[in-house]
Amino acid sequence: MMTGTRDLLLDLAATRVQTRGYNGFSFNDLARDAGIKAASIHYHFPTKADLGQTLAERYRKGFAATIGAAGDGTPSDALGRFVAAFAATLDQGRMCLCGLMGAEVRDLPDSVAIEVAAFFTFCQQWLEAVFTRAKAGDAATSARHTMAALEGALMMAQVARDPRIFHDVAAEVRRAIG
Amino acid sequence: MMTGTRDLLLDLAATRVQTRGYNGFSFNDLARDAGIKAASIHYHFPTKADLGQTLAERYRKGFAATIGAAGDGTPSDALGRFVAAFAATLDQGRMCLCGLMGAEVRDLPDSVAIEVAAFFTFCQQWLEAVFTRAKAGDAATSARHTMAALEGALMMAQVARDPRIFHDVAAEVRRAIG
DNA sequence: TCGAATCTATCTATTACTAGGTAGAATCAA
DNA sequence: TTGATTCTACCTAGTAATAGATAGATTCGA
Repeated sequence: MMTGTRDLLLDLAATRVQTRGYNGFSFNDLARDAGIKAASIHYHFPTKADLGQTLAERYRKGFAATIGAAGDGTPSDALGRFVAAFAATLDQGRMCLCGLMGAEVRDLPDSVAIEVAAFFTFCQQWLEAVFTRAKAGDAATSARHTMAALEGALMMAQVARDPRIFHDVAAEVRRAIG
Repeated sequence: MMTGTRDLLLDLAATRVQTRGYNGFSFNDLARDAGIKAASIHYHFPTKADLGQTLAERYRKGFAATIGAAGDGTPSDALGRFVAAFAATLDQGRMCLCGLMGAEVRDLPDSVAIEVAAFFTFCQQWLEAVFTRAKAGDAATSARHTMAALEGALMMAQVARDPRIFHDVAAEVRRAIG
């Protein structure tokens, strides 16, 4: 109720991107989902790049809100929240929005690519803070390794249509902090 | 010389897919690369799905040839060869062909998706054999974790335009086997 | 002369995007 | 309070460009 068409479009576009990718959906697809005409989408988002950029920015902020502060709880708790956020995405049958767009990065408008990169920079810093607190090996390396494993596992689970592939890797990732 | 147009198309298409993805290139792009007309590509590959399927199959076989048998050398050697194959891809400024297509999997023709899945099945079995020999924890889990980290790191390095992200993770991955 | 390989020309569908218009709500000056 | 104006959110109808694909003619080497 009163959600507003703009937010509805953002929600529907996020679903599209997280399953088909930026190049895998059109304004026509989105219009059909939303029950309006394709041309009307341009009223809310002048270009597809504007939509993609807004999508990536919103995703980063939503993700940040979901996982909370890197300093909240024990390092193990924090890492658990991070992994859980990825698991929740998988449970919805989706890929990480920025993970999927990240794969397409060379084919993305610059404005979108920049916003995708910002998501990974945010995650790197967040995880680095957690691993620094945990004092377990090199924090920057652990952060990169964790992020890479989660993104890769999400993709592999999608290809094999088997969520257990992700959950198996996720359990291993959590083991990095006792 | 004498490479044959078909192989040339395969080489050029592989480059396209590994940078832009399956949905990120057209027969027109490919025709321009090869110096022939777009319609002529259909002589060699009736449909784009045929091309994509052939590409993924060829990639798996080439990858298998590059890394050799899982039983060759010490487990550490074998893992080193596996990681080196990914590093070589990165050095060419490319993504893993099946990693990129894997991200797009829901938007791929079935025949292509099946071949992409076969690549991951092959890698899983190969790595599992290596970790089984190394007797380091659960082999299946280690194999999944290794593969996920390498694929994710390749993507992240591409997004950040910083190969060190991959090499950092790669070093960590190799550490799994002394 | 046969057939492999490539061409020209065309098709249908779809892409992102634009132009111009409209119903209705909100705003605001007299 | 009224009437003029402007804004919001959508519409129809189109653009040029591109997509993958096809039919049939042409070229050319063995």
